[in-house]
Amino acid sequence: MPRTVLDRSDAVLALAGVFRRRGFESGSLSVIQRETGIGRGSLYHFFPNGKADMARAVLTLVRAWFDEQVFEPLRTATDAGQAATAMSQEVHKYFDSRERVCLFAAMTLGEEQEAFAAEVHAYFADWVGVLAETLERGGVAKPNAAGLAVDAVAAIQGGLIMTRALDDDAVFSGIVARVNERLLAALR
Amino acid sequence: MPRTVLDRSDAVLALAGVFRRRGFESGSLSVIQRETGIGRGSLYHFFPNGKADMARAVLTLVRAWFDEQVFEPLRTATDAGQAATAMSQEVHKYFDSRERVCLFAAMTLGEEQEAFAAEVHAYFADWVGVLAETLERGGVAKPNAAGLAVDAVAAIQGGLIMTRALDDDAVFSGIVARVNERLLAALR
DNA sequence: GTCTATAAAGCGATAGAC
DNA sequence: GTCTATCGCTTTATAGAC
Repeated sequence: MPRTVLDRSDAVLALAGVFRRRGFESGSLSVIQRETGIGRGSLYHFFPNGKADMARAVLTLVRAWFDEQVFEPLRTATDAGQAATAMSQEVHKYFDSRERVCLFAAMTLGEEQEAFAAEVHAYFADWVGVLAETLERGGVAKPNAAGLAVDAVAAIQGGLIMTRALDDDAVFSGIVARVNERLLAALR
Repeated sequence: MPRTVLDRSDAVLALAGVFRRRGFESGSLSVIQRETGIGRGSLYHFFPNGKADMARAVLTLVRAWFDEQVFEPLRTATDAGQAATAMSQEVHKYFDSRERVCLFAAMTLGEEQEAFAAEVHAYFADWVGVLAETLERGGVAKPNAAGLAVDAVAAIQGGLIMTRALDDDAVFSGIVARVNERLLAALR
């Protein structure tokens, strides 16, 4: 019997996959155990408070990735147009390789809503915030920048829904490309 | 003991509310019974195949509403600009009074995904399709119209996510208003 | 058409051996 | 750190009286 020993971060990574594929509620411990090969014992060793801890850990991982790869580059960018294009590319790559599911968006539905409202709010508010500031530094007027930023993030999130619904990866690619075009046009 | 007798359509309406508030999976029979006052017996009388039947009935109701209030007006419109504005208004009113949740979008996540893939695909494909045709009749070039239509529906869906996440109704209103502006600008 | 009781299965969580 | 067995509860679904 192969007894694989792993650490918490391996578990978090595996959990993210399960939650993306099955949803948070349907991702039962039996399913998690089956699909990740991690037993109940290990799971409760890493996450003493059970599923709530698991969800929180996964959201923290996603949040950290966006902080590093998306938010921070936007914050420190000198060229707003280049920064916008980089964001589009990173976001496209990210969701393309992760079942086209945003776990923060998934948390705006159903039971979990209240439990993670603060984290979900912060994720989207920060994303819109740093993007709007980048656009302002690029010369876009403040109220305009705010609307443009909300629209861009909303388009990406809606794009994920549409690409899953229509079962067509090109839908998401097209939407992200046009989001980038609109951002560049506003900066011109 | 008040024994209220109702028909299936009353039940469907009540179920739609529960599923929007709690999500499809968390909307357990106990919750449904408590929040709608409809007992197990009645529920299985109306929906012999249980929750799957309930979900299908609710999606059918939503679909019928959109056919009547959104798709058909677009199909028969003579003025594309007026039609686009009417769509924006109807959609805004609809989701504003229904917990800002699109049940078809919710079905692109988790377990139910495969079970309702066909209905979900049809809903979004038809919406995008009729909107694109309306734009073409209004003088927008074909490939342009297609992109514009996908972007509009995606923006609305993303707008619902953002307005729930940021817990701010104005976010959705703003996004719908700007969607309408972009459609009108393309028709100009 | 509605009710209650109940069956059968699955859930999250815990305990204790290793 | 991992495993298995098990507890207590809730779930969907059914049966049968009214």
